[in-house]
Amino acid sequence: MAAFVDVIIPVPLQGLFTYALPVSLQQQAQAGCRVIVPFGNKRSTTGLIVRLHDTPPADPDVNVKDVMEVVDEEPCILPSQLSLWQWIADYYVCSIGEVFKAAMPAKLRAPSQPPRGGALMSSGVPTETDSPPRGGWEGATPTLSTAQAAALASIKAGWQTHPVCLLQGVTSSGKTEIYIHLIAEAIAQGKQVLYLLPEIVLTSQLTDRLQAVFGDHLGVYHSKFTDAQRSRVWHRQLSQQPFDIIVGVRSSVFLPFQRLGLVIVDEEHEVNFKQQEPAPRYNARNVALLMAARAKALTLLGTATPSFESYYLARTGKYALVQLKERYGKVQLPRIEIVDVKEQRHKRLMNGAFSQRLLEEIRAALDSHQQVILFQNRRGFAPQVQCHVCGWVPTCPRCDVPMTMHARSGMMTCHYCGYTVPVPSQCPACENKDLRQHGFGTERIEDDIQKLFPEARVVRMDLDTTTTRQAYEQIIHDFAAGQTDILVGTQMVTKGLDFENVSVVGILSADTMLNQPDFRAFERSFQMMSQVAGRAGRRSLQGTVILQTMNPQLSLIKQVVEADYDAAYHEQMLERRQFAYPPFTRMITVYFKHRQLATIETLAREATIELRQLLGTRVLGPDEPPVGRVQNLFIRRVILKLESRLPIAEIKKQLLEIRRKLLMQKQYAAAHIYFDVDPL
DNA sequence: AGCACGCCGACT
DNA sequence: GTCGGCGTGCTC
Repeated sequence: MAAFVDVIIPVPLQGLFTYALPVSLQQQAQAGCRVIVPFGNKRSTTGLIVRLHDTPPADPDVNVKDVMEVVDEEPCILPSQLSLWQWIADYYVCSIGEVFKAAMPAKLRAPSQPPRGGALMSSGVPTETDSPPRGGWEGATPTLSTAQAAALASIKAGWQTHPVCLLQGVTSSGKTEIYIHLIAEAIAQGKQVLYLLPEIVLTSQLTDRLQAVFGDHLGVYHSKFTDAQRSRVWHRQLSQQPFDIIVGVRSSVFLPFQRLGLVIVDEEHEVNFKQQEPAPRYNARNVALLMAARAKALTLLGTATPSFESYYLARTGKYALVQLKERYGKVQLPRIEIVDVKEQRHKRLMNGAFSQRLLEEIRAALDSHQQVILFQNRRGFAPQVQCHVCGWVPTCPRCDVPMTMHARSGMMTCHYCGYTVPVPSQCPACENKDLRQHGFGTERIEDDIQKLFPEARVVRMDLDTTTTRQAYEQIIHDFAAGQTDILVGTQMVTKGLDFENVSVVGILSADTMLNQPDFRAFERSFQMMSQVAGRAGRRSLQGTVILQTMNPQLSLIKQVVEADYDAAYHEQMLERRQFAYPPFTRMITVYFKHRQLATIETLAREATIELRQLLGTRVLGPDEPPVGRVQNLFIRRVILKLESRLPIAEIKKQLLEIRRKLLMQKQYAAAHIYFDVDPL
């Protein structure tokens, strides 16, 4: 009988915590069971048992406390999940407690009244009548076109030699139908399927379609679901009748899978798969790949515009590669027309953010009852306000950024921390009333286009108009149903949505994307422009894209126009190789944050010296990120570029050691230091 | 990350 | 005289 248990506690501290197991609980305790324990000043915290043993902690200073209660009769996670958590903590250099926090629905982590004998295995089994009929499902799988059938066959052939297949299918080529066939086959073989999608693409349009085929076999896991709903899916996955397919967002990689056989990552290039804040800063695509490898499951990565990393792995033989170049129903790819904004502005032909060509195309589309999408990658009305007399610019008091003016709410908002104040009526510096708005956000585009086409039904889709999932679905629904003529939006309008009747897409400014100070700006711009362009085109008619830019000479623009993914890829790979960027190296960004500017500067400098001792010239920086202060914390960062041949796991351990030593110093005790592995 | 303990300012 | 600001110290 084990006297001690090692427990995961949901805090950002390295390591596990050892508790004594009272004799009365020894019967019930198992690895994977939740426990209630005292921790720090808190009378009780929910932790999770990792192992049972008989060895008291080596450190004589630790005051071993007793487990108060074992919550579960049976483990509430599978051994495979526990080892995945450990892998994530090690790989992304965070604590396993942080992984625990991200992985489990909060309700499971904090049982409101610890249920008496309420084990998940028993309480989780549906009586949550709704157990799925085995063997068959409601709908038929869709009929595939010749091109789709060929792609399906190639994917299966690819899997003969490679467990991972990258499917590059142009927009509207009908990848979903292919997925449905693969899912059906996996289920028929008694396997479970994880179908991973970026949040924004997981609409009821899609789930309805899947539900029509798979009915009760399908579970949906969405971050906008309530905690109770997510807990229910978790329970169900542990039960004897788990869902055969989970369609879900990033965090669904944390669900229990008992017999995973297939993983589909749709829109695999999406940056949204990477969690930015808080830790664990994991990439769900990569975690899914690892899960699949461990479960000996097959993986399909699907997208029209593969991430350059994935494409590199496919081209170098790590993944099978299947390309689907034909759009479903033989719809033609859109014709892309460049507008030189600088030249047009010089000739005084720009009407605000709109060129004459774009306005002509919108007019023509409206006249023939077709729809228009306008893409502008900035929300709000104007990204900057400035006093025309003294040059004063309203900036966020907590972050080093100008605040964006939102006309609807009459507020200035910081897009980094959410700080909001009313739009000033006069300049606080010189009391002048001549405050001018610079630049165009989606609100302003919406207003201006409405003025130019008063009869058109204009709707805006951005973070501000889609605060609820319902609002988002409504906008999509109305546009799909033809109740909206012009859809104005941010990146949201570029994501995997297929609309039948869109003949014109306007990219109002390619330049905001191109000018990001980031080695991935080129890749992201290509992806975003190609994706939004792909929204144009309908059955019998070729769509038109008007691409407005101040840099029409860039090779990237030509590559977008010609839909030449390979050219963009090869050009960028030359640069990545030359400057030792991924996929030729692995990157880790180290962040330093502190309230005081002087402290952060010395800390970053001192840390860099330490890091150079370990890694030499692979250490870049320290530098100030584009936004050097957020929420009153000054930020510095250091970038590590590591060749893949280096012992990266060992280096990560030493990074933790360097952090530990720095934070031990009194002057840095209040600093935050964290790592972003494989940053996007 | 929480959370408590602890030592200095403007409120009843 | 006290509520409360956030520095700092600790968590099996």
